[in-house]
Amino acid sequence: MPRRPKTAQRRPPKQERSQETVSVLIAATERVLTKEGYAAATTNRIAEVAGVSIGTLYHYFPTKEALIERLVHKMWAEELELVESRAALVLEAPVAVAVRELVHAFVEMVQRKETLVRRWYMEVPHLGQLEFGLELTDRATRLVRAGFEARRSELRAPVAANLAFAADFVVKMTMAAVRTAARDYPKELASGELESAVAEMITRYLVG
Amino acid sequence: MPRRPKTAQRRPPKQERSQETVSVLIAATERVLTKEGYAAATTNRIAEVAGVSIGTLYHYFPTKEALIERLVHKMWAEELELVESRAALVLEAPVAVAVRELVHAFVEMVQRKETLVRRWYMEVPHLGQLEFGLELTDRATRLVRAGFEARRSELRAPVAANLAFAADFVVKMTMAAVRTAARDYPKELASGELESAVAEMITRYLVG
Amino acid sequence: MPRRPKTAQRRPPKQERSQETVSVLIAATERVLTKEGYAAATTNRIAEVAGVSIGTLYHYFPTKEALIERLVHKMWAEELELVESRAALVLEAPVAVAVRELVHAFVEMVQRKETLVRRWYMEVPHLGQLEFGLELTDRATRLVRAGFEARRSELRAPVAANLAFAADFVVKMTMAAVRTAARDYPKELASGELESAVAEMITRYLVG
Amino acid sequence: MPRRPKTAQRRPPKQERSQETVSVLIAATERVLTKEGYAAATTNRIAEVAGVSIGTLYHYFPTKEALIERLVHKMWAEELELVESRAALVLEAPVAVAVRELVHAFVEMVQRKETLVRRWYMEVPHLGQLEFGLELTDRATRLVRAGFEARRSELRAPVAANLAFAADFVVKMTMAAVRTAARDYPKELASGELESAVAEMITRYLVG
DNA sequence: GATGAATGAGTCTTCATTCAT
DNA sequence: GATGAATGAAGACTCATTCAT
Repeated sequence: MPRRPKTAQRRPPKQERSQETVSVLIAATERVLTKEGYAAATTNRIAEVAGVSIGTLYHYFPTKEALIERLVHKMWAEELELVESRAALVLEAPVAVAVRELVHAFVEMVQRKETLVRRWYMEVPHLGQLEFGLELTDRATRLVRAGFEARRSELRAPVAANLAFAADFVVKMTMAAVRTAARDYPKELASGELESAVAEMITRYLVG
Repeated sequence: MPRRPKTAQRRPPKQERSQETVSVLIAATERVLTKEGYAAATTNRIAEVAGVSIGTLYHYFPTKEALIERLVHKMWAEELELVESRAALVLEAPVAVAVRELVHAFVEMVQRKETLVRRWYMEVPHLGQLEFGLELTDRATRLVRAGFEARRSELRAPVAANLAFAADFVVKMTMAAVRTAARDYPKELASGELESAVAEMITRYLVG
Repeated sequence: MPRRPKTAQRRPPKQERSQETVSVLIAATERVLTKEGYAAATTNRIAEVAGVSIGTLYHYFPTKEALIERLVHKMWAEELELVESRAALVLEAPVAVAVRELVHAFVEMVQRKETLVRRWYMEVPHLGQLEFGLELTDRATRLVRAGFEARRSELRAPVAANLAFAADFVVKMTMAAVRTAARDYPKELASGELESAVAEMITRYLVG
Repeated sequence: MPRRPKTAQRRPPKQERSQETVSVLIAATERVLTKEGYAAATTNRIAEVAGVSIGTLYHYFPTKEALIERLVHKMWAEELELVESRAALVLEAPVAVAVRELVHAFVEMVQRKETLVRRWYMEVPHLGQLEFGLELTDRATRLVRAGFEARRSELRAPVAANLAFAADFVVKMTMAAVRTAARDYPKELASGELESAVAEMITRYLVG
């Protein structure tokens, strides 16, 4: 029973059918995780939901871990895309507006994936999360920092004195706040109460 | 895997030896979780580390879930105790000081349990967390709110207008911030950088 | 899925029930191997034949490999015991008689285990065989050599010149001959034809 | 795993390309078996090493078993060829010389295929070996017997009395000896020590 | 009260084989 | 003739839980 590297995909899905199968499998994983929870997310169940055989699943993913990791990556990538899609605004608008926008972006995402995200933060061993997660934070941070530089004059002196840290901190706190809210207080998140408060908190931290 | 009722303890440990066995088991659970990770935390391993038989473990806990829930509760209780031990200060000091103190209290706790907490947020399905967690937040919130009432004049108008929400929000954000930091950026947490920034952020949100 | 050392037994079977279970499992393994062949010797089938659950099997053997290895060892040990039970004769009788006796001993054993031995040499990956096998060969060799020393005068000059090699060679050839016969020509083995021929061949090699 | 007829080839490879593909597949099988061991010798791996698709493999061999059987046959055929290439010598030389020659031939072969042969006798279920093996033994036996007849006068009386058995026995013992040596004592085999001893043993058994 | 041997449903994973393209 | 994606039966092994002693 020779073990294979845990992460690499078993074969590069060049052909269309392969590509589609991979997508179907990842979608099935997300679906099972969302609707049935982590405990139910066995490889056999995932294959069943995907409508392929268990052998096919292992044709594309060497390990259950690899499959879940792929889903995690996909989700991070989506968060990232979301952040970057607001780039223009973040770079050009006043800080208060930009912050509100960013917070809103995260809330939107979290709500779109409501159930999964909640389950996620409650149940899933966070495989390989850190590496890619840091990359996301990093890119978001760079974007925010660029925004800060463009609006340096608006920022409080101590913040302006260390833009790198400020950008990092703001991104981190926003994400933590939104995720916490998603887990513990879905109601307030939906009502917008929390969104406003978070934006206010971040903004007041940044500007005089 | 026939499930039993989730919460009730199998027998109330009135006698001292029983009490001790329960403690030993919870300590063993914490130890295994900390040193070996969630995957290694099987009931058999926990019993082994506790130095009792697996039968004894099931004598006191109807379910693995119940055992872990008890540990979670113990940890929450410790957090709670910590918060309440600062009650006097929170009630009497100026807001800025009280906030700094609270943030510091959480950081201290998180660092004391560093490894476990980190593993926790990375690996453990958060069993039974919500119920008791809310109780903790609740008590902390009540305390904070009492402090706010005593210092209402220091607070910004919109905050003073809804003390209940403000107290809730502040506690939540502080916890989220500190936990996030514990997971993703242990370095900055240790250096105090983050602690200051969080306190500053919360304070500026509250006071003019 | 943390792997355990492949060889060590999972727990030392101190108590009688345990001991018995271990024996039953090894007997079942031998039985399945003999009657159904290697391909049928799955851990589940072995447990079934042993009349215990698969969990129990793994309670005592960390691995399928370990279980089979134990059987191999037991068989080697039996061969060894057989050889040593003839020690007196080998040490005191004339070479021709001693050789005949030894050959007969091996034939007897092979025939007692007929089916298993045949399957064995046809189907079973020879796990961990070498080490212990060498030990057996070694002990048998020492015995034979002692016999040679006692009867040095009977031996041909070139043989007497290198008793160590001669003893080794004789044991090896005898075993190879008998096993080959068990595999390829069970009839001749049963009739004694082969036994005589092998004894004759070995004897003529040794004595003038 | 629906079984097909064990032996028949799916299509007689008349055309050259087909022939070549068959050869490539058998060579790949040998190569994988030699370099990676039996456990790694999956049909997919063999096809990969052969540079053809798994579908093509099954185009030429109905079964994995059939593929391996073919390799076994090829090897037996090579052993046979080797023996027959010495035919002249065996038929004309004195018994002692012929025996030495034969033993040498086997040793040579075993050494040429060193790794594979060792793996073989340690790992491979001996598929379909008997039938063809007997054919080889048979042909070798006939050759040896012819030699014996030509040199009957040299042989010991009891041997001369049953040439059929003697020829059979000699071939069998030689093969067993050489193979055993290949598995357990490669060093002595290489040094020629064993070769001499085996030849001596066989010769002394045959001649006065 | 305590023990630990026993249970067995269920997990991940492999690999010979098929068949639509 | 060739391809390789897909199949799925079957295997090794885990672990929460029970119960006879």
